[in-house]
Amino acid sequence: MTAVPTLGSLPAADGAMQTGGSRERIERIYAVLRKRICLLDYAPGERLREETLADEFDVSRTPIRRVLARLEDEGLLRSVHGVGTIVTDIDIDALEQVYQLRVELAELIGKLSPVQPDADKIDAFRALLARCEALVARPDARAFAEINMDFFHLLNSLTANEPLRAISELLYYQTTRIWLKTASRLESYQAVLNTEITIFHREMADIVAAVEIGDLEVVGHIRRAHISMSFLRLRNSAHADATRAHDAGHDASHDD
Amino acid sequence: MTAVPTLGSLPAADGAMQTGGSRERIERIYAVLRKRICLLDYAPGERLREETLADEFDVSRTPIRRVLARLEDEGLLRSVHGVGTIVTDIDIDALEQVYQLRVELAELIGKLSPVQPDADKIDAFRALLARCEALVARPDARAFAEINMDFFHLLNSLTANEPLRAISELLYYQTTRIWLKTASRLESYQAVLNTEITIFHREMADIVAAVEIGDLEVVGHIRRAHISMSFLRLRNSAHADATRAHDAGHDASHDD
DNA sequence: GGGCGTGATGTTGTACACAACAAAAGCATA
DNA sequence: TATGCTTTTGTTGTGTACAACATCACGCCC
Repeated sequence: MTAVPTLGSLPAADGAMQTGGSRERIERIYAVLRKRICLLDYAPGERLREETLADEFDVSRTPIRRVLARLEDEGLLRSVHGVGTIVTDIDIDALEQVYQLRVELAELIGKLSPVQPDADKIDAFRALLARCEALVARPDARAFAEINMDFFHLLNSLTANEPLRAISELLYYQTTRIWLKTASRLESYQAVLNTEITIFHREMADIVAAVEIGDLEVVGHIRRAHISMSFLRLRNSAHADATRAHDAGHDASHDD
Repeated sequence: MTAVPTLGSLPAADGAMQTGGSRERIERIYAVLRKRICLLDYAPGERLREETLADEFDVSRTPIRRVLARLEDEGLLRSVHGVGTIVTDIDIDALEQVYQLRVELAELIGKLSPVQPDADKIDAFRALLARCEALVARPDARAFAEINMDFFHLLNSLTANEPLRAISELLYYQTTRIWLKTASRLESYQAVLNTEITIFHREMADIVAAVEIGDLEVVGHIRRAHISMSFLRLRNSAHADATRAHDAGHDASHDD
């Protein structure tokens, strides 16, 4: 999996335009790679080659390495001398601590410097809700992940506390891959996807309602429950699936 | 201020030993520079030259740039093309949001995966308390800052939640310089230092007592109050000093 | 004397060649 | 065939020359 079909919903700047100074360029490459990792365009364990990336973005290895270093500091990559730059693997149990922290921070977004959403922002919430409704009609894992990501950013913009936003984002990107990865390995993949989208849609509707009223503290509470339960559902599914596979292994032992 | 007299309490590895692989080396340089920034060996606004640092650590600019990039991502530096790498300036008001967040995280340390301190750890707390008592007898701003730093790390080790530790550390290093910087400009520098050390010692004794009992939730509460009030005292001092200087300016206007 | 352009100087950003390192392939031997 | 050594290949880490950029000093013109 080296060729990546779509660059996601990148903010234009395609073709040869590539506007701006070196900092913007690096920021752009960073955002692209981060999104690819979190959407599993780059699978956990996959090896990225600096020179390949350099060719794709039409720069030398140097700025690419600048980006990879940051992604490594943030825990999404790991460079090994003589081997390659590897997308970090993740497992649901190791991420429990991150989820515990995310749960607490979600509540803080409603408490620390909350900003009352204006009309435009409320419209953005409604638009996202509409996208989610379309998703319920035609479930798709990748689209689900993207809506989830956009929703996160929108919610994150409800606090004016910059450090809180930055850290929430950091932790979000550390955890969000786990859903796509775990779900895709599940036996009951389609069923889990459907129920998860349905639940997500309902919770999203609740949150949008709270946003419309302007009670950001309630938003925080709902979201806290949302994140916490989402994690628990996923872990239960994963463990149930694992034991089921293990039991089945007694009859016909050809796992792996 | 380019020559730095002491490297702080670095873990030896001096002379020509410089053990280990490239990752350890980078980590070491990172820790040294971060400490220098936070102890104001590098003052806010000061310009660092990559080549100078490269010479000092006996490497080329490349690994130095790797370290500077991380410090820039963490908000302690800012590299400007054609100008230099500048230590970020800070002001007490801009850091209020970070303090608000630190206050919340301090409480979380007692709640999320708390680890009961063993005998060694309790001894470490007592040793630090002893150092603090010596400090009360002979006040010194830099020694105060160093004890404060060691105390932070010790407290941070009371949770097993790795992400929480990492983020707390990040925010701590973003804020800790402000005390030394602000206090050093105060008219009543010595008096403020003395009272601050006295207060710090008392709070430290309270926390150590709570640690000895093993009630980490109480530790969190005390520390929450500690951080919050420390910030308020500092801000009040700074503002009072500013208005006093401003008023004095009416009589003899020769500030700056 | 003041304003402005122009070159000199200094610094970070980039590109590239090479060193260091790891892993796989080839190969001889028991 | 299995095993251990050597060679080969591939990748990241480092060093260094140069480009891009900002700033300052100098001198020219008004």
